[in-house]
Amino acid sequence: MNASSNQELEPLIRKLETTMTLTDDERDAILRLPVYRMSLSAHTDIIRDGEVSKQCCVILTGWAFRYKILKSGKRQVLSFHIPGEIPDLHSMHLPKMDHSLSALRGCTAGFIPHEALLNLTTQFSQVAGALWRDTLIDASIFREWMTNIGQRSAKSRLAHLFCELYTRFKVLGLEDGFSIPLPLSQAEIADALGITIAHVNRVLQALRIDSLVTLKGHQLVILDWKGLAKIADFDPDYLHLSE
Amino acid sequence: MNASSNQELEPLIRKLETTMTLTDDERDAILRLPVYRMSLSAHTDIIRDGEVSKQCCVILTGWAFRYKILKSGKRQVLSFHIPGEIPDLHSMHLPKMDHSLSALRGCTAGFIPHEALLNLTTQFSQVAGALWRDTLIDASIFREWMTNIGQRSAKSRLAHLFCELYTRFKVLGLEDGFSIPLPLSQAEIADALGITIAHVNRVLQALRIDSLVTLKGHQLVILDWKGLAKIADFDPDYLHLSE
DNA sequence: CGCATCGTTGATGGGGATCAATAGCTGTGG
DNA sequence: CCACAGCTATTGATCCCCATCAACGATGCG
Repeated sequence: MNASSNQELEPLIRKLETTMTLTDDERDAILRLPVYRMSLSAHTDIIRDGEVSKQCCVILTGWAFRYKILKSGKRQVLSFHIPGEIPDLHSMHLPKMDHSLSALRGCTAGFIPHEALLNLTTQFSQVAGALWRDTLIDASIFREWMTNIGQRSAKSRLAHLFCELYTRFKVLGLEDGFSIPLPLSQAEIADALGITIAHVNRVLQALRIDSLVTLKGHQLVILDWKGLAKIADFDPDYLHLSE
Repeated sequence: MNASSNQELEPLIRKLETTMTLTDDERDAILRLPVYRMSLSAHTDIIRDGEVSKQCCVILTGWAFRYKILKSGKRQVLSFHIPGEIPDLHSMHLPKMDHSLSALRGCTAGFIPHEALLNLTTQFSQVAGALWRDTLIDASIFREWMTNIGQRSAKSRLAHLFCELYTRFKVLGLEDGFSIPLPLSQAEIADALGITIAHVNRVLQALRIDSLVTLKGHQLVILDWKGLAKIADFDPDYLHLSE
């Protein structure tokens, strides 16, 4: 909309450039996208299951997460999203939501109309390809989570989640040694892993007792990366970080 | 490659046209895609985890499925694919496989080089959008499976799988009343649902005793659709069949 | 028709659910 | 600045769904 709103999309540019080289035209076109910036307080739904979306949302600060609520009242957390990501990029081509997107604690986000994004992708097929690729990595992470929930023990699942989040932070240069912020309640972790809150608590203690991690004040510290990755059965290939 | 190979892609055309209208140019370009047809015997891997793909695969007859093998030896089945689908469409933009694709029993498939598909999508952004959309529906199904495995009981999970497969057949007009072919072993079902073979067997009997389904000779018959959908907590919205 | 795969059944055990109660933490308003 | 409310973390006791292991019957294929 204005000079300052252009700055908003720097994280997006940086993300795209980790896997492709943008031409000047492409970069300009992205920076000219209309962006509406918004502050969201904790647990605000950005868009709900069943609604029709007309825009996409870039996380600028804080975390967001996606989830489904079943008729039974149970909740499955589908993903966590950190700054620079577009959790609802899929809504460009599937505008009717099949799940909800919500802010974890406080969060700021930029909103870009679908129309502008669709024009961009029609004009620049390289950019279209890069965005498409992003949604494919999203799907790859879903496959890994499905595998995590379906085949691994609770302890292994939790270790795997920690490994993934640390790796994603590290790629963006947002890690601090072997430590990252982890603004998740045990309830949110439980619903992401398909186990109960009580069990998350016990399994977390098991990881602490093994001197693999510490977690206090929403800060995760990995004490033994190799050990953690081993019991997690973690292989970062599914994140498709380089190619 | 020749006149007959053009016919191969009719299922793909039909699939695309369920959600968009193709122009003559677009349709011609698709039918001119080079296709190499191949017969695959049961349990043949089409491409394996870690390999780099140079082509996509359209299922023409029979079923295919995708899976991951963990270091522990456990297997998670990620998806089942029926004629007309392109299980590895994602490999266009993520050529390094993070899982394997294999034939379930006998199967025929058409292979299209990535290069030809990439040219097609660069030239025709409407077609690119439709293919992109297909991969997004794929991801939506992963989300639902994750929810299925993470939150539902074994009985509910199995019922949900039956509901999904029936619905996908019905859309393609391949169902026969309330019956579809189901060429899956109980081992494959077990690995898709994250339960053991023995338990699949028992849960299947429970569904039979409730007069919800029968399954013999690889033919599934749904006796009570409403009842099945109810215990499955099934809502077809995630399949994005119309919009 | 012999052998391998697949389906079925039973006995037993365990990982994690469930239920319940306590303690710590955070924000908020009087 | 404290007191209260409400959420979050922690812990214990008990239970059950499903895993595990083992055996046997059915089926289909070479």
